Amino acid sequence: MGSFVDDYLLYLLASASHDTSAEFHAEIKAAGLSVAEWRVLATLHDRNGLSIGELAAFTLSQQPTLTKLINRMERDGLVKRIGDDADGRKVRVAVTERGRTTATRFVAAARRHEDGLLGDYTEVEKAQLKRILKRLIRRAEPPA
Amino acid sequence: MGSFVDDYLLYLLASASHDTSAEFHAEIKAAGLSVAEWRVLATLHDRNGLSIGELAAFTLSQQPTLTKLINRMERDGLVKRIGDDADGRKVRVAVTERGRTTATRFVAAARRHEDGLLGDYTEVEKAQLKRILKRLIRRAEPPA
DNA sequence: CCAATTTACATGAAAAGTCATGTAATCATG
DNA sequence: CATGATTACATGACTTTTCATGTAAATTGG
Repeated sequence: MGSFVDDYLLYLLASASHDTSAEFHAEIKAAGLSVAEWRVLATLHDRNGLSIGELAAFTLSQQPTLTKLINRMERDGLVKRIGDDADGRKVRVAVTERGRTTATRFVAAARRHEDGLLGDYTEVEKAQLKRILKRLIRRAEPPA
Repeated sequence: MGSFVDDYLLYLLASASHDTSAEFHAEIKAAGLSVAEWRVLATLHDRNGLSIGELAAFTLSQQPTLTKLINRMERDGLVKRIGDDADGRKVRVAVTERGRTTATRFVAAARRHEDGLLGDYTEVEKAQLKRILKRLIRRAEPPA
């Protein structure tokens, strides 16, 4: 019983991501936001005005998925499209006033959730955890 | 720029999972299997005969999603449904011969991929990585 | 035991995601 | 500086997922 999957790195990562996110994702959905929308808002919170393609990469989704998500978010007044002056093909996405408010609110909630989740961890352990994840990401990320 | 998301645990976990899985998932899809199907086969490799509900939990998906996935996999001859003698509501899922062959083949491929991914890691580091992930999972998992 | 509740899975309509491809703008080269 | 290639996003047909709910089999309590 249970020899492969239980110690398979990709499964441990997927499980860890899934399980640790569950609570917070429920909180987001209860507020009428989808996880994908939250990811866009969180990304734009740090980097407002990213292009569709850049946003797709940051939110771990594909370009057509993101185009359609942005359509919905634009319709709902969370973001707006802005043409790029330098490159006519690019479409930059910026939060609206409402989008910024929502983003700020949930970034704060996310920080609180993370604090709760890592309540048992020492500062050293938290740093170690994140360092280890960043190493994995660097190792696996497409060669930019 | 980049203050929140870049150090946000849930994003690091999602990114790590996404990025480390990308290569192997491409391999799976190239062989005509979906990621969801692979997860089912990998789980049944360890625990053949799980119920629909148990499989949904292991594969991090929802019950209706899994019911429909199993429909397709049954149609494609990878798994079969078996009624539970003790509990008439339960449906157990078992691999077919073809399913087992496929599972075995990709479990081997997954092990190779993991070895490649962690090629730079010492045994101690690998153990540490997995220990840390399991701790997170234990911490976050629904209280069983 | 039997009604009320709960549990396990299925199902149908709607939403979201995916794949292939289209269009338009930019880039590279001769 | 024109043309062929490439890049960025949009779009449409199709597949998969989701949410709410249905059905049937256990379980629970009176």
